Amino acid sequence: MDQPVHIDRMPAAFGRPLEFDPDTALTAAMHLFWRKGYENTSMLDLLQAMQISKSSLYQAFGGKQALFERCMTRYGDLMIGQLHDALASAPSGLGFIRQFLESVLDEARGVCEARGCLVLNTANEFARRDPAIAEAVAQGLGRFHSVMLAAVRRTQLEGAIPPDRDAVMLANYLVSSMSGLKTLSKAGADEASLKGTIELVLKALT
Amino acid sequence: MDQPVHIDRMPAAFGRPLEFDPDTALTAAMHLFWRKGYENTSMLDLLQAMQISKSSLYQAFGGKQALFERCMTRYGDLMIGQLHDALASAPSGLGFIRQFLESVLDEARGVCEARGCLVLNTANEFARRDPAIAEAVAQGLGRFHSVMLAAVRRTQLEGAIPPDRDAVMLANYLVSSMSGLKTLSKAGADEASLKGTIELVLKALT
DNA sequence: ACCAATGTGGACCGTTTGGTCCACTTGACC
DNA sequence: GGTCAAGTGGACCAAACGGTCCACATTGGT
Repeated sequence: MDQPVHIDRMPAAFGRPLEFDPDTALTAAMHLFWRKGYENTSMLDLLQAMQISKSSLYQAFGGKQALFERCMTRYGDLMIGQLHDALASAPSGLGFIRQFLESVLDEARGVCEARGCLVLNTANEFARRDPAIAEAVAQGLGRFHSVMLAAVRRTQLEGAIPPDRDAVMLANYLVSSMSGLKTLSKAGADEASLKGTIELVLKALT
Repeated sequence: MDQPVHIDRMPAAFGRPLEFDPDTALTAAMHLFWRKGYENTSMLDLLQAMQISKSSLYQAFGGKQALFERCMTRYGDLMIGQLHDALASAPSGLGFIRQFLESVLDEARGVCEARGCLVLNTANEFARRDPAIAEAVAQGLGRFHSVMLAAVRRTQLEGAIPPDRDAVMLANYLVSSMSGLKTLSKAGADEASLKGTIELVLKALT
């Protein structure tokens, strides 16, 4: 009946202090999972990237899958934070949307490696096999959707998208389009194809 | 220097005959990889699905990865054949394109399980890690692209897409859109969202 | 100085992984 | 019927997997 949930403990008042920063370690794990996927990331990979011992990992995070779920949440937090800021400081809603879609071009240009989006990667790897993972995916996707929804609504207020268009559907469409672009980028699509596709995606908004 | 390539041998003139149909076995393996992905499919899974012994698998297909590459080709052959036929018998190019996109709804309706597309799944699982796999993905994607290109050109001749639109880009766009829909379907999107997204995708064509 | 509490390193575990090997079977040909 | 090419089943393998355990280290409290 007792379940060993691995919630974050309060900073220990007694005993030996942690030798690592859980936040840093978690971020390192997140980047690994992001690059290599869940199954293809081994314990050894994790320990090396996080620079901690196996005991510490189990003690602090509970195991591979529990750690992964934490990484999903962390990923969402980071990404949604970034997107929120970008939207707030963007000159226009449409400009933000374009910038969002065009971020995929960095991968094609080789600026960074084509690792896609952790949430979408996970959706593809697990489909709906594991309920806990499926829930994490749904939640992550929902957060992306709400940022896109805000961007669409702002763009409507600014007049670049007709006010009678269904904003929720448009947000769905943007998430779907981004997903497609990420996959094609992983498949090795060249920059020109992606650019052309982005223009077509934007065309459907107005 | 001698590489043990596992090409299909001619039907053996001497010796004990095969106890299984290589074609049937290959198809069974393809469906397994399609559902579960490469890493998540074990040898045992394959042997059970293909109903052959480990020796036979290695003898006939050379190993897991070699078998997988054969499955990718087989998948392309089957799918492109189906799509080609569907395009040929479709009342209109646009009708075919709509039907193609709407095939994703079966997954959301639970008619079949959300296994996506083997080529896109593989692009997501491997990115460009393995050169041989990357090549197989590129080839598969190219074949899909050419079917879509034919559909777009036909639709242009029929007048439902303006003749001045870049057909190659539109085909890219369709592949990308399909990819996004498949991923969202895997993530558990409901039928209405997918339907709405499909309408938006179609809107960008005209 | 000692004790309680917590963290850490590394040995160890059983299972599963993909892959190899070989004795044996099976069938066609002479 | 003997011979030879080819296929098959199952034992076997080393490596890697995720996970557990415990002796020891390191701290604060008394």
